[in-house]
Amino acid sequence: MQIEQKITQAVLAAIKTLYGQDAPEQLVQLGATKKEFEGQLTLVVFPFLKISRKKPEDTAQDIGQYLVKQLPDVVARFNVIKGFLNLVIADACWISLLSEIQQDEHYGMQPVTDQSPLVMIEYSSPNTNKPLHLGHVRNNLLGWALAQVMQANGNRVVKTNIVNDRGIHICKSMLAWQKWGNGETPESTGMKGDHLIGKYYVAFDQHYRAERQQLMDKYMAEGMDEEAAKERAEKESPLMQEARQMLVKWEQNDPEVRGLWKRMNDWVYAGFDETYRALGVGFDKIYYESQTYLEGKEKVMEGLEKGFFYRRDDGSVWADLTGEGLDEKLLLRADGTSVYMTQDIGTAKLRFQDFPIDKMIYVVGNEQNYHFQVLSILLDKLGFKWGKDLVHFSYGMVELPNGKMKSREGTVVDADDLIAKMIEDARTMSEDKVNKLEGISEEEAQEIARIVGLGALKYFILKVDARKNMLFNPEESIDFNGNTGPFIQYTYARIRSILRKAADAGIVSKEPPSAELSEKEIALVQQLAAFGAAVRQAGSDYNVSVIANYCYDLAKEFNGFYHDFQILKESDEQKRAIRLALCAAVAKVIKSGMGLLGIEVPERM
RNA sequence: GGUUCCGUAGCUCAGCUGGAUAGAGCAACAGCCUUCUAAGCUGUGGGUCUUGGGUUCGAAUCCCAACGGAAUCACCA
Repeated sequence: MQIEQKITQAVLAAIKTLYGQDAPEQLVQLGATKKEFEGQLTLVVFPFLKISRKKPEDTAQDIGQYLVKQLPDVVARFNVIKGFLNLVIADACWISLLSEIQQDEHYGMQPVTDQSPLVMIEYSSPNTNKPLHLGHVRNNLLGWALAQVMQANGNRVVKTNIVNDRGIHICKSMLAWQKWGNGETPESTGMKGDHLIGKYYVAFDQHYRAERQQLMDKYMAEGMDEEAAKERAEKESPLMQEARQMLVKWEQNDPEVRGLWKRMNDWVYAGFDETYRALGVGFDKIYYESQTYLEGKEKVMEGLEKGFFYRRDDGSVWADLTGEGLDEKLLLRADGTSVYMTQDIGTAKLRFQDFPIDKMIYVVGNEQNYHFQVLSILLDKLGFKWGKDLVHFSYGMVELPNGKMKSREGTVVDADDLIAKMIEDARTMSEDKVNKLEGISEEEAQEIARIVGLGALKYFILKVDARKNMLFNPEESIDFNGNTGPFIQYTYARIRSILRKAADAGIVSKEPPSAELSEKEIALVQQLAAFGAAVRQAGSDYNVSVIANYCYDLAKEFNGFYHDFQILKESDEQKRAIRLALCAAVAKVIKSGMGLLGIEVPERM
C-alpha cells in the first residue's frame, strides 16, 4: 500500500540524514499499531540502534520528528513507547485510500494477460467406483479456491482433473452389477449414477469378504495358520479372480467389457457433474487415465534408453533414487503393465503437449507426499522443465470423531447428503427469523438457503490451514454463528440492505469530502487496505485460509463499526457520505474475497 | 526403524518471513432489539504456546534434542 511505501522510503532517508548510513530496506519493520496505543502504523526501531548508537527511545524520537517534518501530509504526529514508534496517519490519507479502493474495479487483484505465467492446477481426481465424500469435498474446495487465488495473483490458470476411470476397483463394481444388479439403472431406480455404482462396489466387498472368510475357515480347518490361510483365500477367491479376469479383458479391449465399462462410467460422470455443480467447481480440461496410462510407458522406455532407469532380470523397469536419499521405485511391472507412477508420467506428457505449463500444482492428500517427491525427481530427469519445481499442494485428512473415513466400512460422510443437509439447516435457521424474509418468494428463500448452507460448509473447510488434519463431527452440525461463512455473508447482506435504502432515498454516494474520521473508521479503512497483502500472501504461500481469515477480520471490524455508528441517519452529510463509502467498500471486498474462496454472498438473508 | 507433517484456552482454530500484555469462535455466565437486518454487539472467567536446551536486545515464531500424534516407506491407485 502506498502509505507504507512512502513511510518506508522516508525512514531510510531519515537514517541516512540523521546517522549518515544507508540501511537495507529489510530493516524497516512497519506493522499495524496495537489497539491500546494511539496511531495506525508502528515502526520497530531496534534494528537501527547499531547505526544510531543511541537509546531506543531517542532513536525513535529522531525518526519520528524527521517523518513529521518531511511527510507532514502523511504523518500527523507520533508517540514513542520503548523501541516502538507509533505513527498517526493523516485522515486525508485514509480518505483518499478509500476512494482509490472504490474506484479500482479489480481492487486487490493482479491483472492477467497472455504473457502471464501459466499455472496448471490438478484437483478432484476421483475414482469412478463410488460417490464423492467429505474428503473429496475438501479437495474440490481447496482446488477451486487455490485456482482463484492464483489467478488473482496474475497467473493464467488451467484447472484440470485426472479421472481414475480404469483399474480393478471399477471392475469390482461392474462385476457386482452384472451378478446382482438385475439390470438396474439410474433411471429405473431414481438413484444418482455414482451412488448406484457405489452400491455395487460395497456389494462386491460384502460378498468377497464372506467368500474369503469361508475359504479361510476351510483352510484353517485343514491346518493352515491364519496368516497363510488369509493369503491363500485372497488369492483363490473366485470373485476376485473374476474381477481380475475382467481387468485383463478390459486391457484386451474386449467389446462387451468395454461396453459395460463405458455405460457404468457415464452414469458415474453424470452423478459427479451434479455434485460438482452443487459445489460450484469446474474444470477447463479433464484427462482420463484410460487415455494416459499407455503414454507413460513410452516415456519410461525413453528414460530407459537414456540410462535414467534400469531393467531387472525379470524384465521390470526401475528408477534408482538412492542417490536422492530415496528408495528404488518400480515403473513398469515384469509383464510390461504400468503402475500409478507410470500413469502420472503419461498424464504429465499429455498435459505438456496441450499447454505451455510454467508451473504445475497437484492438489492431492498428504498420504501421497512420497509419491510426489518421487514424481518431481522423475519428471525432472525426463526433461519436464516444471518437474523439479512442481508443487504438491498437500492437504490433511478429514477425520471423524472415531477416526478416519473408510468407504468400505460405510463410515463416510457423503458429499451429496452433506450439501443437502447444510441447505436444509440454513432454511430452518432462516425460518426462525420470519420477519427478515418477509415478502420473499419461495424460490428466493430456497436460493438464499443454498447460498448460506454452502457458505457455511465451504468456510468451515477453507478457514483451516490445508496442511492440518481436520475434525468433522457429524453429530454437531456446522455452525452458522461466530467465525463462520454465514457471519460474513450476513455482514454483506446487512450492508446491501443499507445501500439499497440509500439508493431508494436518493442519497448518492459522491466523492467523499474531507471530514474527521473516528478510530473505528480508520481501522476499517486500514483493514480494507490489507486485502491486497492477504491475496499476495495466499498466493505465495499457497494458503487459501489466509483469505478466509482476512474476510472474517474485515466483517468483524465492520460489525463493530455498524453497531457504534449510525449511517443513513447521520445528519452530517459529509460523515454520512464517508460511512456509505466505507459500507460500499467493505461489501465489495467481502464479495471478492469470498469469491476467491468460491463462496457466494446473498443480497439479503 | 527411515522420511515428511502436526502439537497454542475444556473443544475447534488464528498468530509462525523473530517485536509491545499470545488472539478469535464454540461451550459457560452476565448484559444490549419502539432506532440502518440480534445469523449481530458488549462484558466475565478460562493459557507451563508439549518439554528441555541454544541463537538474540527480544522466541509461540528460528536451530538442536526429547516426548506425543498422523501419514508414508506395495509389482493398490
